[in-house]
Parts: sequence; structure tokens; C-alpha cells
Amino acid sequence: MKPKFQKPDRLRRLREVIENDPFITDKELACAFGVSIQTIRLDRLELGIPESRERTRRLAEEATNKVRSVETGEVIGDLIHVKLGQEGISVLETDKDMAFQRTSIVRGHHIFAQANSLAVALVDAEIALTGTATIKYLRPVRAGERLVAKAEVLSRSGRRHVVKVTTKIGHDDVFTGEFIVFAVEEPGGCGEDSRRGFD
Amino acid sequence: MKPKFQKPDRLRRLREVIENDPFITDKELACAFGVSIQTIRLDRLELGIPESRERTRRLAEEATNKVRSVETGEVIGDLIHVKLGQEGISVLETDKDMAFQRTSIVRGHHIFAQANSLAVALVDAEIALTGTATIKYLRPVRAGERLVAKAEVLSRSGRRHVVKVTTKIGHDDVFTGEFIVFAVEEPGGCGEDSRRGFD
DNA sequence: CTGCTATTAAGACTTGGTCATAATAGCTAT
DNA sequence: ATAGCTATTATGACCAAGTCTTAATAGCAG
Repeated sequence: MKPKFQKPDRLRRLREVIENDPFITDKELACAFGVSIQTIRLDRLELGIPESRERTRRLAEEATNKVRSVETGEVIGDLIHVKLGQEGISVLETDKDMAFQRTSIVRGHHIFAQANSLAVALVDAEIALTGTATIKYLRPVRAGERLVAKAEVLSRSGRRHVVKVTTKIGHDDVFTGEFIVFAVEEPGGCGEDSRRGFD
Repeated sequence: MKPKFQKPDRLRRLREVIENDPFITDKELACAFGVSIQTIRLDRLELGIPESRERTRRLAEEATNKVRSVETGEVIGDLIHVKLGQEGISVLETDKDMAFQRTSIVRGHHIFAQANSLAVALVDAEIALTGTATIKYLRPVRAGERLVAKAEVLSRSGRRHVVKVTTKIGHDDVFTGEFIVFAVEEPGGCGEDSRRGFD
């Protein structure tokens, strides 16, 4: 009972192929696997894989959401609590997309980004820019761990703010940083609405 | 010659509506605008807007590319030159997606990410992790500017590497940082292939 | 009334499928 | 071997969301 390419084998491969080329059509798949279109359709049915247009649509939907959440959000992570000019807490759920595939260790700049944007968000000014930062990574973060960053404004003289950020996973410190953040005036002065500015 | 909703008006609105709901079909549009499907099709033709499936496909394609380039690339920016354990140069083209909309100033963590990943890439080890970093933002970066980061390994004792990174736009220094990067052993020891590890 | 634009309609064809119903091949267990 | 099983392929009807072509109609302007 061994034709050449057995069914379970084909199913596994099929799943993989579709996984990393969701745009592929049944016809192309049939051709690639040397079977009929109907077989491919039955296989998809069995695997619960939707048709190519549906796959494309989902990808597009998901991706637009992702882009929105990554790029439109002014702060990296969720702002849980803020006392402007004083303190704040932000939570960031890490996932494997933030990590190196090989090690599942979260890339440093994500941890930095959370802390930095929190520090900047605390400064009560039209625009705030990070000037200097001294940071320490205390232990590696694995994908899936929840980062809780607490920030505190240590001192302020004029437009210069010193913000201390400590990021924890549970009770474990994983990161600390001291950010010198400067408040800046509105630049052109032609802003139509005047919400707070970050970084 | 004023029916109620004039053509040029409808065209403008049509463009907008499709813009922020690319999944919408001609039928839905026809219904929403109170005209026939054919009218919508002619309008799209005139505006050079492709059909809904095509729009969806493009969105998905673009988005997967973006996700890939942001999340799968091991190094942020393009590695122009590397002498492992010694020095390296990376180039990062900034765009408005990296900046705050209001100010067009590039978010600090992108600049940090480029420098950090370059520093880590220079360390010749299976896995390398940033321990400490002291960084300075010297001037704001505007969306569209090209960041050139140069890194140099200043010293090394055992697994501890001190890497100095300077990022410029043209001849202008915009960022400097000193990264303490640690080389680490393979963790589980069950890696099937052994390419270099970053960060 | 003629000409113009805008709109709508009608018909044939395309892609990439779904769904239902068969027919066929190859093995297997009784 | 023969009935039974799974896997595969085929066939035909149908759908959504279009395309492209040709044509009819409405409303107004000169």
C-alpha cells in the first residue's frame, strides 16, 4: 500500500505549503502534488483549510490590525495607570513575533521600546524627546512572558526630566533604565489640535 | 444640473470609503451610494481602483512583506559591512511608519534597535545578549532620513564585549551608544543547525 | 431636434471556488 | 473471488465578484 506519496504525508506537506504561501490556488497545488484538483479540495476539507480567497482575506484583515496596533499606538504596551509628571505603569504581552525564532528570547529593543515610550508618556508636554538613557538588561525574556514596566519621575529641572523605569516579570526584575527626557515646545506652531506629544 | 449627489462628489467619497474599507464590494457600494452596480464599476474604472479581491490581495501581500521585514529579519537595518568581532556598518532608511504622525520625528526605539542589533551582530558567538547600554540621542531624526550606524568592538574580556555605536545622518551625529554584549553558550543544546545567534 | 454626459441594463465570459453525486482503482479481510 | 473499504478522479450545477462589450434611456444645453 505505498503508491509513492501517501495521503497522510501529502496532508502534512499540503499544510506546510499553504502555510508559507497562502496565496496559492487549488489548481497550482494540484499541479505541484501531481494529483487532481478534487483531491486537493478534499484534503483541504479534511484539514479545515479555507479557500485561497478566504485565506488572503484573513491575512489582509489580520495584518491591517497588526499594523494599526504597532504603528498607530503612541505607546508601546498598554498604559494601565498614569499620573502625568509622576508615575505610570504599562503592560506588554510578548509573543514569538518579538523574539528570535531560534531561541525564543525577546529582542531587546521591544523591552527598551516599552520602557522608553512609558518614560516619555509621563512627561507632561506637547512634545517630549529622549536625550540620554542608561539601561540594563537583567535577565533574558522569553516569548509569552508579560512585561510590567513601572516608571517614576525622579527629578525635574526645567524641561529636563529624569525618569526611572523598572520592568518586571512577576517579581523578577528583567530590565531597568534611567531616561533623561526633554520637554520641547511646539515646533512649527501650526498644529490644528493640541493633544499631548510623545517622544 | 444638480440631482442631489453629483458625480465628482461621489467619486471623491467613493475613493475615501474604499480607502478605509478596502474589503467592501461593488454591490455594497452601489447600495450605499444609491446607484447601480455598473455606475460603481465605471467610477472605479475612472479612478483606477481595482476590484475588491485585488485590493484584498495587495493588502495581504504588502502586510506580509512588512511583517517579514520587521519581525523576521535578524538585524534591524541593512548590514553593509561586517568584520566579525571588530566592526560593522548598517543602514536604515526611516519612513513615516517609524515616526510619530504629529511630528514626523522617528521613534527612539527604532534608532536604538538598529544600533543594538548591529552591536549584537558583531559578536562572534552562538547567542549574544545585550547586558547594559548607555545611549544618547543627539538630535531628533525625521522620517525619511537615512541612518548610518557604525559599530566598533572596543574591548573584549572573555564573553564580555564592549561595543561602541555611532549613528549619523550624513555628517551629523544623531545617536551614540555603548553596549555591553555577552556571548552565551547554546542553551538546550538540541539545536539542529548552528547558525550564528543574535542578541 | 441634435448632441452630450451620466446612468442603467443585458449578455457573455472568467476565476476560484462549493456542493452533491458518481465512477473507478487498489487493496484487504472473510 | 468477491464484497467492502479508502483514496482518487470526474462531472455537472451553482455562486460571488468581478471583467468586457454593446446598447438603451434620461436629462439637459445649445
